[in-house]
Amino acid sequence: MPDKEQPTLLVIDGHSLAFRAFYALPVDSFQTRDGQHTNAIHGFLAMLINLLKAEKPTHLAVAFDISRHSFRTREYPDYKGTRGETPSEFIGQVPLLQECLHALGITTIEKEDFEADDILATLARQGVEEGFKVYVVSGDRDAIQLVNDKVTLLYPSRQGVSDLTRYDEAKVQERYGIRPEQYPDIAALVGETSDNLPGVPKVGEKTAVKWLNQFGTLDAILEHRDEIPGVVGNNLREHVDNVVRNRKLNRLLTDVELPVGPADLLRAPADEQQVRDVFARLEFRTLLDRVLKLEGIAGDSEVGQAAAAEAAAKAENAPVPVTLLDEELAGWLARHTATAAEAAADITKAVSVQVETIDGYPVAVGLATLHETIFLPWTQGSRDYAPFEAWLASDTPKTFFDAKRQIKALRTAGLAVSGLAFDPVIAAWLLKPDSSADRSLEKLVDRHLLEILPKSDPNQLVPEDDTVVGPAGEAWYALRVARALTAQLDERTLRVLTEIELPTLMVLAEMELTGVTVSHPELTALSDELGASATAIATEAFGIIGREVNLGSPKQIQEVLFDQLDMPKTRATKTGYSTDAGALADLQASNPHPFLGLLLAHRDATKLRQIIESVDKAIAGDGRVHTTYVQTGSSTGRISSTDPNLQNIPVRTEEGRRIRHAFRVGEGYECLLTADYSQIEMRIMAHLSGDQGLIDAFHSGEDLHRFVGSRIFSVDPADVTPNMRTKVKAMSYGLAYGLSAFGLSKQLRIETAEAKQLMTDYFERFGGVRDYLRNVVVQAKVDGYTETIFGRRRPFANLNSANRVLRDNDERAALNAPIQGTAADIIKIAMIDIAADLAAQGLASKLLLQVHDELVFDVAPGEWDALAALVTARMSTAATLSVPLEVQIGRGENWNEAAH
DNA sequence: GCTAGAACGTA
DNA sequence: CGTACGTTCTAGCT
Repeated sequence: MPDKEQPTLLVIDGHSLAFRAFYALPVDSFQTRDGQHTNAIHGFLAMLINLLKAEKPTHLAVAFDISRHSFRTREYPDYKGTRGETPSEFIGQVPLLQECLHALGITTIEKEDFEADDILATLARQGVEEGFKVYVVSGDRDAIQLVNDKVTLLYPSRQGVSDLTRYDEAKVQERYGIRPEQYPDIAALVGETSDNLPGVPKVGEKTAVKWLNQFGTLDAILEHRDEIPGVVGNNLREHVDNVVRNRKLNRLLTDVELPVGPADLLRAPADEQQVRDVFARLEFRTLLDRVLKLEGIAGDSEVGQAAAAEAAAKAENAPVPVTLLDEELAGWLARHTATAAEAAADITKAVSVQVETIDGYPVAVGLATLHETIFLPWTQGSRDYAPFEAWLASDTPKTFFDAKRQIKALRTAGLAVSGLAFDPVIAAWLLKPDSSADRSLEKLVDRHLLEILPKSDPNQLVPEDDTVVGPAGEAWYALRVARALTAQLDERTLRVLTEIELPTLMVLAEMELTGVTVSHPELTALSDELGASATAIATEAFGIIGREVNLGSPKQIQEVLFDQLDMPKTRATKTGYSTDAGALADLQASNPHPFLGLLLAHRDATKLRQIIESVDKAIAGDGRVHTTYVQTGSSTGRISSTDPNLQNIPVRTEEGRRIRHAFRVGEGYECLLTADYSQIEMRIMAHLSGDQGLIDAFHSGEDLHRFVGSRIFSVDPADVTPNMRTKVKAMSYGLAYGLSAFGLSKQLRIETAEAKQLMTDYFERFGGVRDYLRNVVVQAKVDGYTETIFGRRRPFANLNSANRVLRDNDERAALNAPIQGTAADIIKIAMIDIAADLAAQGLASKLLLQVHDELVFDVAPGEWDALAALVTARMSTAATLSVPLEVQIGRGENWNEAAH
């Protein structure tokens, strides 16, 4: 209930929050039948409802900018000048949002010549004076200056709209190390790119805070600017004008004349009919019920029974979990056995399972349908879990959030899982394949349900007295996230999910549990040897330069090379000049010096040692290394490997291959088998481009680069020199990466003109490849995404960007995505087929590793012939292309020998 | 203890 | 000024 003692005023920057919502929610998923986009409105209203529930303000207003022009642009015409065109899908949503707000009885305020934040600042000041507790909601950091003991800023997190961080004085102090009113001083020094307000070069938050704490105020800093040493001091002296201007512009006005004051903003009841009208037009069925419920009006049949149920479920917390054991559990499970087809049509027909684990071992299980949640304590051995075990192992459809982790935990406890029908994490990744995105349940609940997963975090909006959900509640949220995601999946993406990703997930779980045998003594010996070698190299290098430096510090190396030895400057990096292997090789060519060779040798030795150590540390009690494959770890469809990364074990140098020697056949197995695709990406390019020359190359039986070289240089294949072959090879591989003539010349150490000529000659002979690559980009610009031959999509945001760097980057990535992604699809299909064959034929051999185009197996005694045949067959038929998929098989006692 | 940047291993 | 990754180290901050 509203606090009668102290009224609460909530003021919102409508424009900035709607804009955040616009980017947080997929624009395509929020459209009315007649094509009106509604994502910004929907996101804003969902956030508003959460806010009203959580903060229960007595007074409320939403401020808007009238235009992009204000007194600030008059004073500084370039203010916010870097901002691009406002997306057309956004513009039309603002008036509709205002209409919604008016229907809800909420006052909106705008004032010519001022920005929304000035209105907020004015209302906040007045509110405090009139005894209100004030909440300011803004996505503009400048609003931090408004915070004091009566004013709290709610600031949206990077992703999502509903997730607001609460900035009170203490939080500002904690985050920035300053008092709120000092924030504009910091911002003035640092500058604000998005407002086109450059600050002092090289001065970031840290430096600005340091100065401020040193001198007390911005004025004092400027007064004492002559005492500040170093580059930053110079920069400050040269850019005082910027600072003064920034400080002037970022001061929010607290005395704007407004038509209303805080007291006029008392929350008025919504006009139910108006709300119904506008929400109906915007097709907000579930939001309508949430709003009506908030207003104390019951939802009714007008919104339809299904939507009402959905809305009820949305508005409610998770059903209270029921603890079931033994017969009760068996009975419940017996009632929850939908068919796979039913779950495919409606994922909420599947049961959502959430295994809570500690150290990878299950401690409790939560089960959920839309209307029930079950809690199942897991205590090994003391209960009869047979019905649960049978249910898990049956084909009854289930959805797991981050299924691989859970399935592994269950397997560790002796439970097999089948019937995997969905995983929201994988689905979310397929829809938005960013390798680094946060796909925690919390994030997905925010993003796809526009709700906040209850948890006890003081920085969240939801008060601490809200229930913290356990595995049963998480299963319930996960099920509803699953439903939201299925609505967004197009048919092809859904097929990638069910036919490639989910089966692959099961295979990966098995591979991780199996692990690969690695010899600890061998690694230790190698590590010691390399350590001794590194020490000797370092000693010699120190002798040459006459002092000891940290050879692992690029900064210190720069001092040695460019100050002490006076070598010519290399390629510039953000922090100085490059000392990478390429740069050192260039220096070695122009300014031969023994230190350079020693440095490179030292880098080699220490790098190998790092890798050895990381693998060695990971050897488990069973003598095997169990990596974790991250199925959502790339944007193209590839799998990544962590902890340790077994996909970057050295192979190119002799020393490196000694590490592979330590990866050996497991105890009880006969040998290792490696199988790798030969030139799979070039073959895919031949297929996708339909270039007859390249297709012929793969049918000719001739070495690819020799064949291509003979065409380009117009000589017999037998007369292609090693030099010619090297060039052709670099060119071929570079093609799929969007290589430029400059890059090619750099790599081959030839003139740019020669590289250009090479490319011209190449495309002359293989024009289909050029046309294809060009078309991929054109098509991606039209569609906004690329697609593999199996339908895996990768969206691109910047293909039409005015920013050339961003655009070129996306163009190269778009060029590569279908090729790398199709290769990833193919090997995944092969893995699935191989695993199925192994099971069907009752073979005991095990798939251990996947390294993008290579698979490694432990071969059980007597199974070599069967396995080699099966693997070759499955890999070469995983896709039908216009060129054959060639597979090379190797056998050995260790990974290195098996590679031949 | 955290983060950014540089460097470098793989396909 | 070549795609996709993960790890480790330093340096500079706390």
